[in-house]
Amino acid sequence: MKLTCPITGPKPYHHGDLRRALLDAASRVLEREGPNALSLRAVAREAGVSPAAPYHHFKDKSELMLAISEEGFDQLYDFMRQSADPDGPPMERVAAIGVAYVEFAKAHPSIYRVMYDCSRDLEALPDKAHKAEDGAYSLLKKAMIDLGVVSSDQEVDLELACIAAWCAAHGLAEMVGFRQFDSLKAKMGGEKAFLAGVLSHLGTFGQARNRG
Amino acid sequence: MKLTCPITGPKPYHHGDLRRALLDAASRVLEREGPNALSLRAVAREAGVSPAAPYHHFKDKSELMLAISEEGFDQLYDFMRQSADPDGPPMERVAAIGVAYVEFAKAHPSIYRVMYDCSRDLEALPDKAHKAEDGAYSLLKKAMIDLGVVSSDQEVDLELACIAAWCAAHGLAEMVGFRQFDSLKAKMGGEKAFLAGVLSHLGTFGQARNRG
DNA sequence: GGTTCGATCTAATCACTGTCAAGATGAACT
DNA sequence: AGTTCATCTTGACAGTGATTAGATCGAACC
Repeated sequence: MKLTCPITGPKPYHHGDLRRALLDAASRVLEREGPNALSLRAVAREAGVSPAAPYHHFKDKSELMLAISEEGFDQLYDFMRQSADPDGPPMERVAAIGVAYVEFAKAHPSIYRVMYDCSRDLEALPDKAHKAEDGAYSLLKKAMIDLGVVSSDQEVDLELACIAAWCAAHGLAEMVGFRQFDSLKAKMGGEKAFLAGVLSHLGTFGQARNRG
Repeated sequence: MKLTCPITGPKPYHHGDLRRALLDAASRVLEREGPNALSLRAVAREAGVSPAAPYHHFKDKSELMLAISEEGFDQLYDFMRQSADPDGPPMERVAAIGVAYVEFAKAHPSIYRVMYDCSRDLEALPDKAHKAEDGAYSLLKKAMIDLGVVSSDQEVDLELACIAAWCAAHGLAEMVGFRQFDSLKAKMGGEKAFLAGVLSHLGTFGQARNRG
């Protein structure tokens, strides 16, 4: 019979906790050299182990990426929660959540990219990553209910509103984080004004679709 | 002195037009095996040439991807133009453009992914890909002006509205194209209803931000 | 027509990657 | 003590992006 930790799995033997060390190493490689340089071997090198060592903790390269993605969503969730005062007006809360999302993507572009690359691979993440995402998603959902725009008993409508907000935030993250729009930002006097400006026009598309 | 075609560069010698053939081969590989399988060697194999042959037409792998991306944006532009009746009401036109965008992404997920992977690499595409994108972007811009929500003389405001629409469409493309939401779609009776539903809530986020 | 010249393609090679099988290590259990 | 077994290393394989030197073919020139 073996003593195993219910969280991290079997107790580490040689290395202190290689799984943890590998994830940290991956994070470092990502921040330093970008997502294109993220190879299993580079991660192993960074952690100071042999190229094959990671295979005892991750079945695949994609499983490593998935783990990074999960951690990323956890971090995102934390950041959102910190940013949104649960006692403040729901309007501000929804806004704060959205801004936090965009700022996270801008602050950690490489991790954000891994997160979305993973979530696009349909065959992977049956429910695993969705579970990690649920934290952030449920936070938004709650704020949306409190906002009162959609009645909480209309489950479908609520879901749609959350998806809309999420996809707006994702689109914004791509645009604000990875594109420059430097001249436009300068004209508007800063990125915050730019962001607010884009947000104010977000409804136009939807209105056109529904009236048209 | 040499006769060179101003469009395709120097006239092809051995192969009929290897550059063209390579792009077609790349497109085939993408559709068949997905973006992860897109290697220079695979493309060369598909085109029936040696692994080094592509390097006479593309400096890099990334330059090949960039060319694919450019073609993708051209295709997207064409599809948008076909979808939006220029004589119809501008409301419908904006909606049609947005829907066309989302449907293109869903119909050609691999190409769409390459398009956005390229446009995220900041160091690449100084103006080249933006030029190709301009076609699609200017189409939206024109429709937005005709929509009359923003006055055409307020250049900054117009730009913001276009960016907002573009980023909403991108977010939608990711959500509708790559995520499933199958149960939700079923509840709403089809994907079109789902899409319309999400769109109708798109403004909520922006309103919250501005009022909050 | 034959020659030359340069664009085009091939062959060979290098460093790197993901992945695997087989062996070495050493902590934990009897 | 000795055994067990997860952990890690070694060594290897195929496939990748990239570069080089050399073969080859086409078009222009005489």
